[in-house]
Amino acid sequence: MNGKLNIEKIAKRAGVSTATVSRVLNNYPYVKEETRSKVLKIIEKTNYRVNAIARNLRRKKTQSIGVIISNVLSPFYSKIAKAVEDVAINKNYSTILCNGGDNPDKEYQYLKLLHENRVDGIIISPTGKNIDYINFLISAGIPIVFIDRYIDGVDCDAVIVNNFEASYNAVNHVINKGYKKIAFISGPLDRFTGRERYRGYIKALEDNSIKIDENIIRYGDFTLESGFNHCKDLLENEDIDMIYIANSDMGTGAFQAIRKKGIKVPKDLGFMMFDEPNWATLVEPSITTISQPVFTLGSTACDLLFRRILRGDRDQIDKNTVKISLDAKLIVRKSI
Amino acid sequence: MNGKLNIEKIAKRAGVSTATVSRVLNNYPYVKEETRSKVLKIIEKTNYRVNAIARNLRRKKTQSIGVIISNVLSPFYSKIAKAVEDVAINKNYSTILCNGGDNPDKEYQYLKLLHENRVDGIIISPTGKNIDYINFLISAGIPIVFIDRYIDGVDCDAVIVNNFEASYNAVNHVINKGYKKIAFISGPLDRFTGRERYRGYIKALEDNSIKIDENIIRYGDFTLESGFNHCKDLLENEDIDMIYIANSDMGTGAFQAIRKKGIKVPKDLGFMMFDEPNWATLVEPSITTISQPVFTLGSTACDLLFRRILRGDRDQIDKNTVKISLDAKLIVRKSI
DNA sequence: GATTATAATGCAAACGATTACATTTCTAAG
DNA sequence: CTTAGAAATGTAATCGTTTGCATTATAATC
Repeated sequence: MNGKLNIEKIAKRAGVSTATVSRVLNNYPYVKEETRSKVLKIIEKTNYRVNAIARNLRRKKTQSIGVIISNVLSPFYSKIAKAVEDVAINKNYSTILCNGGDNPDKEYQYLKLLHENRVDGIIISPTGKNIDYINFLISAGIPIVFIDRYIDGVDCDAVIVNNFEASYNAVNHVINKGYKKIAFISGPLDRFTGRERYRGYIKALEDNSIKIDENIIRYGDFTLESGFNHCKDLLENEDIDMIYIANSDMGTGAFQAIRKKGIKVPKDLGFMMFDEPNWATLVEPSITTISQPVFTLGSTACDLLFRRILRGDRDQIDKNTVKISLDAKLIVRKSI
Repeated sequence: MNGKLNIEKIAKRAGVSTATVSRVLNNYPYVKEETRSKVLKIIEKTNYRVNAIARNLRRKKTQSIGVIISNVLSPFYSKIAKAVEDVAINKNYSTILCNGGDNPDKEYQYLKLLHENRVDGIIISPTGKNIDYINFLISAGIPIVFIDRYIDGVDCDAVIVNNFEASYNAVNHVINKGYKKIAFISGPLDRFTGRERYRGYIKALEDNSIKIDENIIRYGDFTLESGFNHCKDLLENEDIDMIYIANSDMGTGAFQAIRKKGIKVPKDLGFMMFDEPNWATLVEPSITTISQPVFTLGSTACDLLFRRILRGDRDQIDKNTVKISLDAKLIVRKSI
């Protein structure tokens, strides 16, 4: 122990200057092989590790990125987190993962934290608030990539899923299958994904001249509980032949409600949800889902981010922000 | 942007010294209210944020902890990650989450990364290798807490689950229910949890004078695929009336295999698994599980870590490492 | 042996905060 | 009006690296 190790102590022990140790550490040329191995031996022996804090300060780069998602507990976001981390670690970047919980205040705190820690870039699934701060960060030169959601009026790269089209196509499909009274447990309309999936549902009904019945549309908040409650209520009070749920957490709750009531799927009720939970093929009947390319979502966002972080020609990239839309696709199983 | 902001520029604009700005930033007393608000106004206007890198270097504290788990994609570990992050953020610490994938090399890389980044503490679900490096970190004064697993011969705090007892009790329970030919899909025996759960299974059989049949014990690797394959094989080649699976990922695979074969649970086969997946109550029949207090596991580990990080009396704590064992409990549902 | 190019090393100034210590300003008592 | 103590502010060293520039050692050329 006897005082923490630093480059100076290593240098002293090796009888060289700190500059030389630094050069060894960073694999510079112009270090005699003999010197290099002498230094390395001491590093090895003492378990010395460069102080990244000092290095980052000097280099003005932290070799780290921040990821702000809603919640790692949701399989959707944990997959994103994993995909991002995989790409990042491959480029020798570390990841600070933040669970913003779709709470604007928490989101602000995390943005601030990441800003203070001078991360080299940020991937965020934005709540839609904190626009000014996000714009400030962008103008301050911190690359930001939106994932899964998008804010109008903020000019940065984004990777999203074609929520509207996928939702539209799926509802269209069940209508063609013959379902008429299609209930919808929607996400909140002030959330990007909620809104888009809702629009797809509405448009599909309209295009098929089915009257929109507000009684069988419910507005949940994407949580399991709200799925359970809305579904229970629908089953008890409305006459429906199909239920479509806007995400898998609510879908899980809804399926619990259906189980509890002992309702037979698909005989008495068709069942479909946006998003693919791991139990979709475990239950009887297996569940028809709209499956999103989640890993691709995460890795693409990370690629876009690194395009900026490691940019060659700053100006050219800066001007052209990229919006990528990935296709979710309907996987028809036995629940309809 | 015309040059990045720093404390000096803020000081200049406010007509004070950097020391005063720093005092404002850190809420020191002995700053005139007038000065304080003048400085704050400029900070507000410019969106200046303290450079945590520089601060950390000077303070020799990073206000961050590292968490090395197997994989956030597994619900078990993502819950741990969330629990830890919640506690940490509450204490104003940020978290670097690392997916070690139970790979000793990756684990080493992450330990090195965290060491280099001078995190104030580490929570790790260890592979069992890298013992020397872990011991070095401990001796260098970096607090480390083991979670979920434990390495003999490494003296640090640990929070685990009573895998052996819980496994023993559960198997005992199904024996009392009348099951005789109880197959077991075990985890790898070189992993702490795998070993302990295996021991519980064996001991329960022995104590009930049931002959141990190696043919119906399979050694998986805790992944979904291995659960599927072993279960399929057992169903095709062995005569069993009950199957017990050592974790939920393998359990998921095993249940898929059972579904595929069209075997009726619990009529033809009893089914029980360690760990509680979210689909346990969604399928028919609902699944009997051994449920672990996962969040408590995470938050307890984090508490232990902070006890050391924010320690009052270093020596006293240092000497007494704490091992906490939490109780998993059997939740009997309809699959047995 | 002198000259020159190149390899190898060292010196010292950053990076942007914090903080011990010094100094100035204010307040109130004598 | 002094003076002492407290309040408010400033000066400069420090944290541990990296790196531009200067210097020295070595090798190659004439």
